[in-house]
Amino acid sequence: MSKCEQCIVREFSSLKALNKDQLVKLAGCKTSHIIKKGEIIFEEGENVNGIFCIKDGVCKLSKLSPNGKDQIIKLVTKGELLGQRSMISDEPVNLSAIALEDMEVCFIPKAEVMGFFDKNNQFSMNVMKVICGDLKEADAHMVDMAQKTVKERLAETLLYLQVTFGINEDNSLKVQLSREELASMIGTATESCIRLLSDFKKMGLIELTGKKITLIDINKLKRIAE
Amino acid sequence: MSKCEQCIVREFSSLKALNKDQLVKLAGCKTSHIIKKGEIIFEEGENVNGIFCIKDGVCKLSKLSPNGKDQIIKLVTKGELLGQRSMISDEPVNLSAIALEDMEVCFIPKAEVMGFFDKNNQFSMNVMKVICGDLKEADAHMVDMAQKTVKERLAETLLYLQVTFGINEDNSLKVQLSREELASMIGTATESCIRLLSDFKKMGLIELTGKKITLIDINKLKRIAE
DNA sequence: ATAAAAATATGATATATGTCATATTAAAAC
DNA sequence: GTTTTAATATGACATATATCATATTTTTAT
Repeated sequence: MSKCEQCIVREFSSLKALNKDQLVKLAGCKTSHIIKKGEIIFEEGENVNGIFCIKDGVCKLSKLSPNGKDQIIKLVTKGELLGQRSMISDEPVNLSAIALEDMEVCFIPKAEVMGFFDKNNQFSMNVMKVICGDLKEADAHMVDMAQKTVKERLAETLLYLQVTFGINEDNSLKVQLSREELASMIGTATESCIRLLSDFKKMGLIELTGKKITLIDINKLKRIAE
Repeated sequence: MSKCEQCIVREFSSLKALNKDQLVKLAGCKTSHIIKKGEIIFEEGENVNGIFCIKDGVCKLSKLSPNGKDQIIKLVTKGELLGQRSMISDEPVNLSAIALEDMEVCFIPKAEVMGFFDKNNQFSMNVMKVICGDLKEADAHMVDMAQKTVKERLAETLLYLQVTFGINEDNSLKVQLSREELASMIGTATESCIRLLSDFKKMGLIELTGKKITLIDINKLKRIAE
């Protein structure tokens, strides 16, 4: 059982507000988990009864549309907490979380977290700010979905992936998404996504090497994304 | 200066957690305002420095897209609070609020509300739950935008308007939206919206009398909306 | 290593939706 | 009441995107 006190990613989450005593207590009740790429952390409709603190790796949060297609709402990575919304609302989770790469996560039971809400105002405030940030992001994302073309959204998403998750030594995007997943992020058909990627390649904006995507002409991509 | 203690709509908002003393203090620092249909309560990018409590009327929350079109994110009505997100994030508001009908609102300065956060955990929790609800709604809305057709979204929106804001004695929708506003809610061109309304009318799903819209075949509308 | 399966790519085509033009109706101004 | 303006409606057309079919490449299983 590793100590939360020494956990670096804690500093990047709302948990940074906890004091020493609270961290020791936290370490005593949390459970650590290794999650393999492709594995499900939780699924839409499930009762999670706690939150996950992501120590390493990236996962996708997705929601099933009535038409049977999955829509990726958000990617979440180390330092972020998972399942806060449903815990606070006291409802089943509204999204599924699936690992995009091998992950390390800790699970903190609901009772523990709710205790922090009562005793630590700064922690409450931190959580609130994160959720408010998510809400602002969701609003902006919604406008994009409603008003932008698929091409604009693809350019925007590629830039987002680079800025948020960085690049490998060969300059390719660090997060590896299948074409289907990328399509599901921008809200389009897989074929349309593939076709536009090919177009971008022909225009010299990106390079495609197998699954790897490398952004070449960032400025032009920005102009397309608006 | 009316007393918050006796205000009925308070009971429907997060403010219901306040005790007598807090309500008296609140009444002393809030300001009441009459806002005429079409008037702006606040605009995207503005610093609001407080929250609005809606006593009566409905307003739209909208966001300007880079392409110059307005997207309506949400309609808000009596009993709800406005501007919580930006106050908590300590940022300018990310949405504009414009009255759809004559409104009565009270403005509560930031300092006052932040004090409640500190001293009243139930109030904090209420606010958090509201924002979590908004976030869940926003996620669902986003999936709709990405995956549903305009026709499905129109049917869904008409049903939403009826369920949420009710009908007049003649069964027509109570909230009066222009075709442009309706289009801006479902994220489409005004002409497309008008065309689909005409289609719905021809199919006997709705009735159009001037600006008034009356839902006729609810079940079929539900089936279209999925 | 070879076969089977899955992912990626591309073509052909259908369809939904946006855009521009113009008519009609309703609302506002005078 | 008449004129002016704005909102609603409809037509014609362009275009983005989805869908279905099929080829090619990559990954997985045997």
